[in-house]
Formats: sequence, C-alpha cells, structure tokens
Amino acid sequence: MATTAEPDLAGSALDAWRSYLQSHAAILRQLDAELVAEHGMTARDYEVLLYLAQAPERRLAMSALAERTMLTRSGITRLVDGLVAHDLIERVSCPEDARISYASLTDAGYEKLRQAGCTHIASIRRLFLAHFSGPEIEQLAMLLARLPGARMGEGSCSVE
Amino acid sequence: MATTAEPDLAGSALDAWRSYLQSHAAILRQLDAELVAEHGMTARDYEVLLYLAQAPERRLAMSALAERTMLTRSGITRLVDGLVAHDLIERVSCPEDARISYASLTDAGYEKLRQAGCTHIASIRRLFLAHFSGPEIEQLAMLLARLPGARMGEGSCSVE
DNA sequence: TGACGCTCGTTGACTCGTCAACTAGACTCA
DNA sequence: TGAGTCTAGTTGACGAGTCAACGAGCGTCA
Repeated sequence: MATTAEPDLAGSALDAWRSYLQSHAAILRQLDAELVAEHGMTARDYEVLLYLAQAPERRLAMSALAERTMLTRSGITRLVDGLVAHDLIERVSCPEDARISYASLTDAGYEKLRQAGCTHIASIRRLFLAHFSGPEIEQLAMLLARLPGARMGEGSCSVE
Repeated sequence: MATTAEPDLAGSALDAWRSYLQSHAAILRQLDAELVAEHGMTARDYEVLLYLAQAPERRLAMSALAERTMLTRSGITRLVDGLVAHDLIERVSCPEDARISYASLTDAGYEKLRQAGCTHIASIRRLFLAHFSGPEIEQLAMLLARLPGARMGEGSCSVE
C-alpha cells in the first residue's frame, strides 16, 4: 500500500520487541493489582521499602532513592510523602549536611514489607519465573543484563 | 539482620527480573524522549497511529484500540482526543452500529507516522536489538513470548 | 568575608491514565 | 411493543509522576 523505504522490523526482532513491551505492561499491572488488593500498597511503594530495608541503617537519602527507583526527585518526594503518612517511613535530617534528608524505614514499615514480600515474590514467580526452566532463566538474565538501565547484583529481592 | 523465612529470590532469577524491570523503564523513557524531541509525539501516540495504519481501511473502533494498546477505554478516548486535535486522526461514526465510533488515520497522520517511524525504529534497534546477535534475538523472542500479555505475529512495526 | 555556583529537596502547574458513573444505542424475550 | 440487560464511548474526579522554578545549604576561590 505504501513504500517500505524506511528501516523495518521483521520476524524475531519484532516478536522479541513486542513481547518485551506487552508482557511488561501486563505483568506489572497484575503485580500492582495484587499488591494493592492484599496489602494496600503499590509496586513502587514496595520497591522503596525494599531499597530502604537493604540499605545501611535502613535509610537512604531522597536522591539515592530517586536514582534506584528511576523516579525524579520530585516524584520521590511525593511517593515518600505517602509512605510517611502511613507511618511506614520517617524523614530524618542529616546532621552533617542539612540539605540532605533521609527516608528511614520504621519498624511498622519493615513489618509491612515482610508481609507484602510473601505475596509479591510469589506473584513474580507465578507471572514471570514460572514460564522458564533454570537454564532459561540464566540465559534470560545474561541477555537482559546487556540492556541499558539493567543493573545486577544489588542485593536480594526479599528482606535481609 | 532478620529472618528469611519468606520465599526468596536469588541469583539468576533475581538478575533476570531486575534487568527486565529496569531496562524496560530506561529504554521506554529514552524512546519516548527521542520521539517527543524529534516529532512532538509520544510512544503511545506512535503506537496508536501504527495500529491504525495496519488496520483495514486504516481505522479501528475505540474499544479495539484500547485492547491493542492495553489502555482503558477512557484512556483511549483521551489519547485519541489529542491526536484528533492535531489532525492525525478523525472520528468516524459507524452507520451499522451507532454506539461505535472509529478512529481513522488521516493522510497527515499517515505521513507523520512514516516520518516518525524512521526515528523510532532506529531507536529500537539501538536501544534494544543492537545488544544481541541474530540467534540471541530468536532465543529472546521465544522466551519472552511465553509471558502473560505477549502476543506475536500481528503485523509489522513499520508502515505497510 | 562574601559572591558564585553547585546540590538537595520541595512545591505549583501540568499531563497522562485510571475508576466510577453516566448516556445512548442494540439485543432479547415475553 | 417495551422492560431489562448488555456494549461502546464519554465525562468528572482523582492519583501518580513530570518539569520548571524555587529556597536553603554547602564548597570554592578571590
């Protein structure tokens, strides 16, 4: 119907890209829905609590959180606002540098994280991992690690 | 520091999942930024125009668009509103069923899509495909196709 | 000391997409 | 025919996250 002069994607390349895009949307939506339904918490909330739990003294500067979650600093400010309102996190100012404010996991936040972790990790297994064999997971990990933004070996996915 | 009684993710499983999540965020952000910078259009806009270009008579009912893009019907209404305002799409009512309104690609929309396609596909190649060999792409396509939401063989990624 | 430039976090205004409620039209069945 | 129900699409109110602008604090260098 028209020219195909522009660079085209076809075959496996297209399949890989489409599956990558669409599966991500579907899985994340489902993951979020389950976490919200069972623990009143979004996947982002969970992610933030997890990073804090894994950090030294269970606290991180706002900027550090923003970097890990791939949100902007203003995005993190608002997300943390919500978690503070639910007493899962508290803000702690830094005595050495007054510009810095830490997000610090409360005991309640830690407990909430542990509870939600069961649901969340089970969901990840069911929606993602269960579709592959052990060697396939390794293969997938190896391939996906090459993509921009992929970072590895930064702690566990459950509470330490 | 705490018990690890809850199910845990470790090793390749964690790496695969983390890379999957984080690479997606990074790639999509970059893809969107490039499309916006060069063509004043988001990746979602592009996606909608592409689905229309590939559809019979270059038009689709709103619900069909919603399903393909994994947006809700209200989300699609608003996205299409924007594209209509830019004359890339027009709404056409269905004579057989007055409930249905088609989103129909205009010539301007088609031309815009062709232009943006060059940028977009080049970006996908650079950010995603370039990191793998041919056989690796096939492997990846095969693996990712098993995930929920992944659908394959539904046309090309460029204008037909 | 103090002006300059940088970083950190927050805020206002905005965009994008959701959910729930709604309207309008089509189908079904008595 | 007409009540009940279902589907398609839109709208209002909202939540989440972005960008741009800002205030405050730190470091540097003259």
